[in-house]
Amino acid sequence: METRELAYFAAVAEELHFGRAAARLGMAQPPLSRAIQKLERRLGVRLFERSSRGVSLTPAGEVLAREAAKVLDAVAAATARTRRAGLAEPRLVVALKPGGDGGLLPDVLAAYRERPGAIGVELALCGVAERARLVRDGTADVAFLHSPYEDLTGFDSEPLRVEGSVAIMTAAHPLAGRTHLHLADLDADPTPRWPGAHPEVSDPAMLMQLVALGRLVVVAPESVRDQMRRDLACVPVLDAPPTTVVLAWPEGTRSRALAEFVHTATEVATRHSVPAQNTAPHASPALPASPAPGS
Amino acid sequence: METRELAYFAAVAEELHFGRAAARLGMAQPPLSRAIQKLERRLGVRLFERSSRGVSLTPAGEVLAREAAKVLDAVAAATARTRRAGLAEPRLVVALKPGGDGGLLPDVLAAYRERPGAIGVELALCGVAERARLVRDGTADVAFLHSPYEDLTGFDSEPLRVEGSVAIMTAAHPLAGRTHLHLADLDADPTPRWPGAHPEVSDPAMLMQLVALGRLVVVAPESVRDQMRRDLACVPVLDAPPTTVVLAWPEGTRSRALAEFVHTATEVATRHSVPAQNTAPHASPALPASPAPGS
DNA sequence: TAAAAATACTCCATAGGTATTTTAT
DNA sequence: ATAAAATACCTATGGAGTATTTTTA
Repeated sequence: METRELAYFAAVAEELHFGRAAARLGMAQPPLSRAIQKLERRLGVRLFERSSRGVSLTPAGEVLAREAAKVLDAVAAATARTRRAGLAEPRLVVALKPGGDGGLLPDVLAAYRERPGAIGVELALCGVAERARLVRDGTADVAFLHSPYEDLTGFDSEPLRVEGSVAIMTAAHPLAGRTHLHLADLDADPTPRWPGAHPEVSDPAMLMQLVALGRLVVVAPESVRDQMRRDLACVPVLDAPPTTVVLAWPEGTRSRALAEFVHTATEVATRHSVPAQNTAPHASPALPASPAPGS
Repeated sequence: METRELAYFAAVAEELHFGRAAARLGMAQPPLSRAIQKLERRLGVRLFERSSRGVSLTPAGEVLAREAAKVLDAVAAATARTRRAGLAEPRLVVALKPGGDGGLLPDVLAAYRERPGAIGVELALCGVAERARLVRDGTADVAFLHSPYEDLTGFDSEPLRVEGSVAIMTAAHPLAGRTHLHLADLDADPTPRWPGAHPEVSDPAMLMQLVALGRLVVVAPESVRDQMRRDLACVPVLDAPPTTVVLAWPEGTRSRALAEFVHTATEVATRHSVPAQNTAPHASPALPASPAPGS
C-alpha cells in the first residue's frame, strides 16, 4: 500500500465525494476513482458504499481511515525528523503555548545551556491545539503539555510540576473577594474548563475578554496568574482537579540532547517545588545556582 | 515519501550493502541506488556514507531507519486490520503464549460468550516474542502480556492479575524442600529470568529440560505451576519482582467488541482474585455465574 | 586490482488526463 | 432529469532492467 494511495483514500474518506476529493488533491476524478478501486481490489475489501447521492464508508473503510491517518502522520514525522537530523548543527525544538511552561522555562533554558553537550534550543510558540501536533509530526522534539487536558497517547512524558486551579473572574464578581472557593460555588456561572474545552473561543485573549465582560468564569492552572490582565480577579479553587505541567516527547525517542534537556528540566522543577509552597508557588528564593561544570 | 522507497531504504539500512539489499528486494542494484539517491535529493539530506568497502548510516540515516520502521509497521497494520474488518463475520483475535493467561482465559471466554453482542473469538497461540508483534501488526486484536517483562509502548493495557514468582528446580535441588526463599538464595545457580531473557534457549520445553538436568533454576510467574512437569519442584521467591498479567491492545483502538472483551476479562479477574488467596491462586470456589442476561 | 556503487541507455508499466457512458435518485 | 461515479482510451512520466564506467581501499 503506497502512501499516495492512502492520501487519496484519506481525502475521499474526509470529503465523502470523489469529485471534491479529486479537486482537493489537484487531480481529475476518474484516476482517483480508479486508484480507490485498485486499493479495494488489492485489499479484497470494499471501502466505500457508493451511490449517485454521495459516498459513505464501510466498516472496513472506517478502520482504514484511522489507520491511514496514523500512517500519513508517521510519514510526515519521518520526513521532518530526518530533515532536522540532517542539519549541520542540530537544534532542539521545544513547543509551548505562551505561559504553558508553568514559569519553569527560563530557568530550564539557563540550566540546560550550562551543560557540556548542550545544543541550540529553539522555541516554537504556538496555540493550545498545535503543541502536541508539532511533536507528533516531527516539527518539534518536545513540548510542554498540560495533563490531563491533553492526550498523551504516543508520547512519553515527565511530570514537572503540579498546579492547583484558580477561577478567573471580573473584580466585580461576587466571589472575587473570597480567599478560596469550591467548584460548586461556580454552578451559577458558565465555566468552560481550561484550555479550550469550549467550542467557539480558542483564542485566550478573546476568552479573557469574555471573562472581563462578566460573561464567563474560567478555571485555569494557577501559573496563568502571572500573565493575567490586571483587571481580573483570581481565586483558588480547592476541589478542581490539579493540572500537571509535563514535558512530552515521542515514545521511544533516542536522542542524547533530548534526554539531557528533560533531565535538566526535572531537576529545575524539583528545585522550584521543594522550597516553594502550594499557596505561593512563585516565591522561589534565589537559590545559588548549582555548581557550573567547567568554567 | 512512498512506502516503496521506505522499504528500499530499510533494506539498505539493514544490509548496509546495496547489492545484497537489492537481491533481498528482488531487484537489480542500479535502480535501488537511484531510488535512494532520489530519496536523499528530495529530503535534502545524505542518508548513507558510501565507500567501496561498504556503506554506513549518517545520523540522519539513523533517524530515518527508526522512522521508516514505524511507517512500515503502520502500513502492515493498516492492511491487516482493514482486511480483518472487511470479513463477513468479524472475529476477535486474542494472542497468547501457552499458559500466558495466568489461568484466566477459560473463564474469560465463557463469560464473554454470554454477552449480548459477543462475536467469535479466535486464539492465536504463539511464542513469547510474537505476541506483541501480532497485535502491533494487526494480525491480532489483543494479547495477554507479562508486565514488566514486555514492552508496552504503543499499547493501552489493563492489568488482570498480579502474580508472585516461583523458582523452578529439580526435586533433588538442596532448596527444593523449602517453603519459600529469596533471590539471594539462588546466587549459586544460573537463573535466567523468565521469559526468555537468556539468549540461546527460547523454547520453554528446552528450558525445562535444562532445569530437570539441574543445569538451571528459573524464576517464573506462579501460574506456570499448573503446566509444569511433575518431576520439578517449585518454591515461592518472596522478593522477586511480581509479574502482572495484562491485556494489551493498540493505543486508541475503538472497537465495541474489544472493549467488551477487556471489560469481561477484568471482571473475571477480580472474581478470581477476591476470594482466592495469594498462596492458593487457583482454588477459586465455584461461584454462581453472574445472572445471565436474556435466557 | 577487485569489489561495489554510480552512470548511461532503453523499455514498459502505470499514473494521470480527456471524453463518454452508466447509475441511482 | 441530473449529479456523480465508472468506463474507455490515450499519453507520458518514471521505475526497473542490462551494460558499462567510476571510485576507493
